Amino acid sequence: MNYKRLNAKLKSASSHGWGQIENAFEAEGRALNPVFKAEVNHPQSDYTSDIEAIRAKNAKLGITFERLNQHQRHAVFHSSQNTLLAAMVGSGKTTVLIAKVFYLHFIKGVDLSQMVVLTFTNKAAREIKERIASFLGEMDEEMNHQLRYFGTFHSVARQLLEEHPKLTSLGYQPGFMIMDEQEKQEFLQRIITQEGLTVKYQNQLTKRWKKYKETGSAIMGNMKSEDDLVPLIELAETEKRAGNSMDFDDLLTNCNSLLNKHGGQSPQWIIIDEFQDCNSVQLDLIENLKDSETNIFAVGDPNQSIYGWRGSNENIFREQLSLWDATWMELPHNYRSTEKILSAAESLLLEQNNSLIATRSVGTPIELVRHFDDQQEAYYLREKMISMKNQSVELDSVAILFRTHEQIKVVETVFSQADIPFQLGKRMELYDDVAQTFLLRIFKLCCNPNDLDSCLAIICDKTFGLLNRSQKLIRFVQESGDDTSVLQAMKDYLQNNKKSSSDHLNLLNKIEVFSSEFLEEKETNTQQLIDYLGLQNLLKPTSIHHKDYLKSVDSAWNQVKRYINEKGWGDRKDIFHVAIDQVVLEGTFMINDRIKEKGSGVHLLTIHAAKGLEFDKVYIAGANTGIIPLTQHRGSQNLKEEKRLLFVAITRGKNAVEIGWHAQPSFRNAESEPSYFLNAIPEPLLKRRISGEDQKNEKTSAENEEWIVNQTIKHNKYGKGIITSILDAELICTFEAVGEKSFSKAFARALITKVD
DNA sequence: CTTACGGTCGTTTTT
DNA sequence: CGACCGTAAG
Repeated sequence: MNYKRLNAKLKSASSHGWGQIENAFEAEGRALNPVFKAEVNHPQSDYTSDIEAIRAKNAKLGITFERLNQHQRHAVFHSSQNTLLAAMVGSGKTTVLIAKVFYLHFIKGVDLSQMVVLTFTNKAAREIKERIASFLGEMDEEMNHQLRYFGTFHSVARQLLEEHPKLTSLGYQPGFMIMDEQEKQEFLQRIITQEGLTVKYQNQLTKRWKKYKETGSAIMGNMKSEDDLVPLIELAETEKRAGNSMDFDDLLTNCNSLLNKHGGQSPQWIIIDEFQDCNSVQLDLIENLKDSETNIFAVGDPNQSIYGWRGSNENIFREQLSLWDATWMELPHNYRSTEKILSAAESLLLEQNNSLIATRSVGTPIELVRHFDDQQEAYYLREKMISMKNQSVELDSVAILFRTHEQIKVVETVFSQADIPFQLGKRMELYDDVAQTFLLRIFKLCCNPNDLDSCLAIICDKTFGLLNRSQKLIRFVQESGDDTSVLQAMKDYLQNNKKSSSDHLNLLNKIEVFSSEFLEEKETNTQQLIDYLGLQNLLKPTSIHHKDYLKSVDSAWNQVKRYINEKGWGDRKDIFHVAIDQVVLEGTFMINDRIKEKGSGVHLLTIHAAKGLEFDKVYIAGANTGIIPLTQHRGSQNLKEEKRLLFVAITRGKNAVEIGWHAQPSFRNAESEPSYFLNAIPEPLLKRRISGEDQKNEKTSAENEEWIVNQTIKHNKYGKGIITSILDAELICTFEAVGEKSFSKAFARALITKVD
C-alpha cells in the first residue's frame, strides 16, 4: 500500500482539477489490484432435453424453466457444490434464484426446510416466499413451516437462536425479545442516567459503539481521553441478558458464537441473495452454518457493491471463489436498459472484464444537462413533469435520483407548490404513529414481563402514560427482589402511588394474563382487544386524535391476527411472539403487506434507495464533482464505490437517462463541473445541453412585457386568478380556488390565458 | 458559570 | 459552513 505516494499525487493534483486526481487513484488502483479474470463456467448446452423431460412430468415446472435463457438454465441445472453467480445488472437474478429452489426441491428432492435462503431486506424475502407459495398453491401453515429458514439474515438468525438447545449458555432464555434502534437508544440512555456515567457524543452512541467494536478506540471527534463508553457497553451487555433482549447486531453475533461453540444442524443448501452486500459477520454466519456436505449458491453483482461503508467487502466474490473452491458463473444478458444506456454505464466500470450483453433496442444517448443551480434544476424538472403529465405519461414510471437526502428537499418543495404528485423512498416509520408505538410496547411486555424498558415506556409514555420517568420509579421497579417480575413490581408501585389511575393498573393486570387468556380466543376483533386492555380510556378519549388512535390499533391488530392465522404452527403464544419480533424487525405493523402497492407520482429517491428498482425514465440530479463522488470520499476504495454508485444510478433507467449538473452549485464542496466520472463515457453516448437554452430562445424581449401584474388570467385546472408578481423566470399568480401558484415564464403561455 | 476559540466531522441504510 | 466538544481565560 503506497498511500504516501498517493497522497502526494493527490496534493499536486488538487490544483489541476479532479480528472488528474482520478487518474492518480486509478493508476494506483489498477497496479494494486491487477484485473481479476475469473474462469467462467460457460453453458455448454441449452438443456433442451432436460427441460423436455421435466415438462413431460410437470408442465407448469417445465414452462418455468423453459422461460430461462441458456445462462440462467446453466446456473439452475449445473451441479457443483459451491457456486458463485455473478448476475449482471438487470439479468433476472431473482428469477434464477427461485428457479434454483424449484429445481432443488422438485427435481433433486431437497426438502424446503433443508434450504437456508438469506436476503438482506424483508421485501426481498417476501418476494421469494410469495413466488414459491404462489407456485405451490396458497401460503398456509405447512408452507410457512417449510419456509422457516427463508428470510433476512436477522430473521433466520432469530429462528436459529430460538431453536438452539444451548441458547442458555449465552445467558439468554428462549423467548428473548428484539430491540430496535430506538429502543436501544432509550435503553442506553436509561443506563447512563441511572449509573451517572459521563458519555460524550450521546446522540451518536451507535456510531461510537460500532467504532469501538471495530477499532477498539473509544475516542471520537475532539475527545482527548476516554469517557465511560466502555463501562456503558459492559453494563449494557449484562442488562440485555437480565431483560432477555437482543439488539439487531446481537442476533447475528450471538448466533455466530452459539454455532461456533456448540455447532448445530447444517442445512443441505445455503442460498444467498445480493451476496456482494455481505459483511464479515454475515459471512461468518454462512461459514458457521455450513458443514463439509453443505452446498452454496451465492448470487449477486460485484458491480453493484455500494455498501462498503456498511462493512461489505468489494472483493468478496473473488475471495470466496478460492476459499470455497467454487464455480464461477455469469448471467450476462441485461433485459432492462437500451443499448446506449448500458454501454454508457459499462464504461464506468473499472474492471472491464464484465460480460454485460444488451438485449434491447439501441435507444437514445444519455442527456447531460447543465443547470444554473439546484433551484433552477428543480424548476426545470417541474416543467418536465408538467409536460409529461399533459402527455399522460405515468409519473410512477419516472424517478429522480440524488446522492444525498439534503438534495431532495428543493425538488420536494417545488413539486409540492406545483401540485406534482411524488413519492419519497422513505417508508412509514412505526414511531410516527404514537398509538402503534404504545401498542407495540404493550405487546412486548405481554411477551416478556421482565422487559423493563417496555414497561417504563408504557407507564411513562409522553402521550398515553401516567407518570414521569423518575429515578425513584426506576429504582423501585428494578430493586424489587429477584422473584418479582418487572411487571409485578410496577403494579406494586402503582398501587402505592397517589396519582395512580385504575386504567393503567388495569392495563398491567391484563398484560399479565394476555397470553393465557386473550390469545387463546381464536376469532378476536379489534373491539374485543380494546375492551380487554381497556384502551378506550387510555387512548385519550377526549382528544381530537382519538379516532386515529383507534384506527391505528385496528390496522395493527388485523395485521398481527392475520400473521398468526397464516403462520399457525406451534403454540399461539409463541406465534404471537414471532409476530411481534417480526414487527420489530420490519419496523412496522404492516408485516403481511404484499409486494408494495404502487403509489402514484414521480419517485424521489437516493441512489442507494433506488437499488433493485427500475424506471422508464431516470433523472440523476445535481451530479457535480464533489457530490458524485462526495468530496470526503478520498481513497481509491471509496472512489471506486462512488463510481459504482453512478453505475447503479444509470442502470435504473430502461429507456431514457438524463443527468443534471449545476454551473453554480450551492452544495458545500461541490465543484462547478459535471462529475468527472462521466469523462469515462464515450462522447457519442452523451448529448450535452444547457437547460435554459430552449427557454432562452423563446424568451424574447416582447415576451417579458407580455405579462402585467394584476392582469386577470385563466388556467385550465385552477380556474380564474390574477398575476401577483413577475420574477426573472417565473410568474406568481393567485387563483380564487387554489391560492398562490408559480409558473415558469417559458411555459406560462401554454398554461395560462389572459382574460379581459 | 460564561465566553471565546480551536479542532473534528459531516453521506449513503437495513435489520 | 455549522454542530459539537474541549480547553483556557474571564
